[in-house]
Amino acid sequence: MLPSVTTHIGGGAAPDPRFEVVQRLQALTTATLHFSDRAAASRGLHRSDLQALQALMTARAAGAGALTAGELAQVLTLSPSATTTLVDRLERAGHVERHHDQHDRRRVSLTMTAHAGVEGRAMFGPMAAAMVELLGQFDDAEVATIGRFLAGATEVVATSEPGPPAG
Amino acid sequence: MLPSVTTHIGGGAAPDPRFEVVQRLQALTTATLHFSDRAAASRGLHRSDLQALQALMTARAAGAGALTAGELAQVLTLSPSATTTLVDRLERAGHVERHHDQHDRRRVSLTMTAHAGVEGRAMFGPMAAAMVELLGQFDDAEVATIGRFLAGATEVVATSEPGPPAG
DNA sequence: GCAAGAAGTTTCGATGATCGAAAGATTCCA
DNA sequence: TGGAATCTTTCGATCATCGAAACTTCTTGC
Repeated sequence: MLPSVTTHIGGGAAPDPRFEVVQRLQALTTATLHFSDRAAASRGLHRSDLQALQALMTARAAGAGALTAGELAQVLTLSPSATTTLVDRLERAGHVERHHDQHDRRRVSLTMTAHAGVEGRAMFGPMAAAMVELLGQFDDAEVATIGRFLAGATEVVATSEPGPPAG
Repeated sequence: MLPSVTTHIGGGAAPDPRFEVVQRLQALTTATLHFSDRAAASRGLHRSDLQALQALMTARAAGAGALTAGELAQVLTLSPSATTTLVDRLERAGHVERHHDQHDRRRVSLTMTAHAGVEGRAMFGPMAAAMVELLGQFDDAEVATIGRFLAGATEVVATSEPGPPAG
């Protein structure tokens, strides 16, 4: 969902290579969105469910431990009630378990099941492997450059705000 | 929604730089998703609406002319009926216009309004500019490398299929 | 030409994800 | 100990999406 094209509609000249990169980024984003839709559909899940599982995986991988329902709601920018329903779905599907937090029993901490981990690897592993293989075509310095760019791009996207309505 | 983390949960050793790139890609995707949600929300639109407008912009920029309702449905992997509703929304908001195709009057071709173009630039222009600025920190060879990687990554994502259900 | 089928879009009824408000449960503080 | 604050869930409503059927227009075969 990157913009790119929006910025020079109708202006068809001078192919600025830096601008082309922005366009490629948009294409990648679109392709990724479609992939995740396919992955979700192959399991009868929704996009939000996949996002939730990813958030839980990321939190675990980061050593942050389990997320609470409220934290998950914040990450997904979803209302508390919608989050409850989402967790219900995932729990029913055997992907997550609810545990009442020991220290604060109002909180419900969410943990992925082993089953979810297996499914996650099955869904995304092949593509991740293909991506690593692609990166094998780049030498170490190039990989470093790519990594530096991706880090910067993430920063840009995370901190950019859409302009005000032109209305 | 890129996988990355899924592939080596629990294995905390050897930081393969190529694997780290896959993780960064995931982070970028997540950030992008959030950005587009913010952009949509700032206009009272849905994610699908933004996807639709992007598809129309891309088609126009590619010189492919206007999309038909059916083509849009295909691009968005949306049912025909859902697409009708979506186009209704966009038309009501003044973002698109329906025109009956001259050569095949069953077809409804969709064109963006000037208003939609202005809004699109307002939403995404600032971020695209920041992205081009970021790329200014890279020399021409590095930009070429980044472009080559993004093209390859898009190919990988577009052609990868999620593995079969594990369970 | 004309009728039968195909293609593109819309309408209709139903499902379900999401929301806001209020309730329930638990903790914190005075 | 009582009241406010925090976290989650329940409840009722809204709306995006879907599948099936209807409608319009084009194409094909006779």
